[in-house]
Amino acid sequence: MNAQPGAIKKGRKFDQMLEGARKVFMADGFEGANVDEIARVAKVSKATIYSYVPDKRLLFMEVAKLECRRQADAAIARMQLAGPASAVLFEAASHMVRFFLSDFGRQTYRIAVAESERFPEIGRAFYNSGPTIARTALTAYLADRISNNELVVDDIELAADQFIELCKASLHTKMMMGVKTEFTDAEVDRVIRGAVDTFLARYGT
Amino acid sequence: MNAQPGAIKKGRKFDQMLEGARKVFMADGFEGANVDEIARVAKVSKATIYSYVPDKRLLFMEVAKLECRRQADAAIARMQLAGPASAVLFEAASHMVRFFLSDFGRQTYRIAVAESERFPEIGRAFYNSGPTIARTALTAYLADRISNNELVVDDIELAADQFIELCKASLHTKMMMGVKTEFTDAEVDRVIRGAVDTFLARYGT
DNA sequence: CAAAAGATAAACCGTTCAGTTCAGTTTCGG
DNA sequence: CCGAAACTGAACTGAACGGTTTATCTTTTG
Repeated sequence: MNAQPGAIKKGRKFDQMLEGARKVFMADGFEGANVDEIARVAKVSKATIYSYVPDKRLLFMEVAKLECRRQADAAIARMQLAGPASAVLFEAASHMVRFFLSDFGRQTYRIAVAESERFPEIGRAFYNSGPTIARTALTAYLADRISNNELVVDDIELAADQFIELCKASLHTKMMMGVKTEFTDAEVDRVIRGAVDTFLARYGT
Repeated sequence: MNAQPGAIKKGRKFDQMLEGARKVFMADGFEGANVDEIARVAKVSKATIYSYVPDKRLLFMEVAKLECRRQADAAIARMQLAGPASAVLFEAASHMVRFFLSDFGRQTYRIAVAESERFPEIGRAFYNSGPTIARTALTAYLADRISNNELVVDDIELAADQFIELCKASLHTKMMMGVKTEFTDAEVDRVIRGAVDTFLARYGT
């Protein structure tokens, strides 16, 4: 069936192991995670893990790949970009902000940043199934609105990146550095509106 | 002299130790750093380190505090914000972008994000002597320009945060996730100009 | 049912590493 | 120049952890 050179052999409890590994890696990061704990959480023996996967690093890669796919799928499913700019941008900003304020978004970002020096592939994979997806979708939408003369944009890629970045203002860094971990709806709303307003002030007609 | 409950005893080679520890922690992060290596790099014996500091965690905190002070001092020294908005913002954006693209800025951010869950104090300390300093200086400048009627800003704190965030567009995330580690002057310039233009489109008169 | 394949628990190995100990050397104020 | 305090280096301890092995049990399937 699957005679990869990567040497990942599947088995009855493969998914069960991955799910346990996902939980533990997400909670503790790569170094912090302990294989015995993964085995415990996954309710799978350590020997089984090592019969599926040659080492901890590859297990981590496997989890990360799966996670990236999930993330990308979810992102695509939820992006329904059509209609007037202000409403659509507001909607898009809401999604993005809620995502990176979520436990999952936070942990994903933390791991990507922390481990990308040790595992460059990980960083790239996360980037390509997170920011890239958002940017691509946004770029496509902007191109559409430009041809409708609703927007005027010289550098469309930069504009998309700016919008994404505007959505982080005041929130993202504070959260990632543990200065503040909870935000009220009002605080979030302020940032979302601010992002849309600033973006449209520059690129709206 | 110094009978802190934190139990940091100074001595002849205290600074020498801190300098070595700084190098190693910056290069390898908290977990990755090895006390024997710190001793080697600092040219100080491990026993001396443990006579100054009760454990690795406190040593890390000490280094981080020092680093934050340095960073803050440097930031304040270099912020000479006066004059017309477009020029000053361009200058400020240049400084910020070069900072977080620098080796030092990159490592600092990585450590702050990676360790702030384990050591909340670290994250806050970094935040208060990095982003906060920039935001405060920027806020003061904006307030000045608002009273000159050169800018119109409803939410001045948000505006400052937006400007900072705009400076990261297209660069920061790519860099932190290892997608791209070097940028040409042209690429950097594009982002800086974009940040200033977008900011002024929204808040300029 | 019987054999093969898969899974398990637990002990085990080798290494890494924070932190300790101590006998000996260097430094420096008085 | 003496003696106390600071520093050294090297060996040691104990715990954590990645990975292996083995003997045994369970599930699948022909």
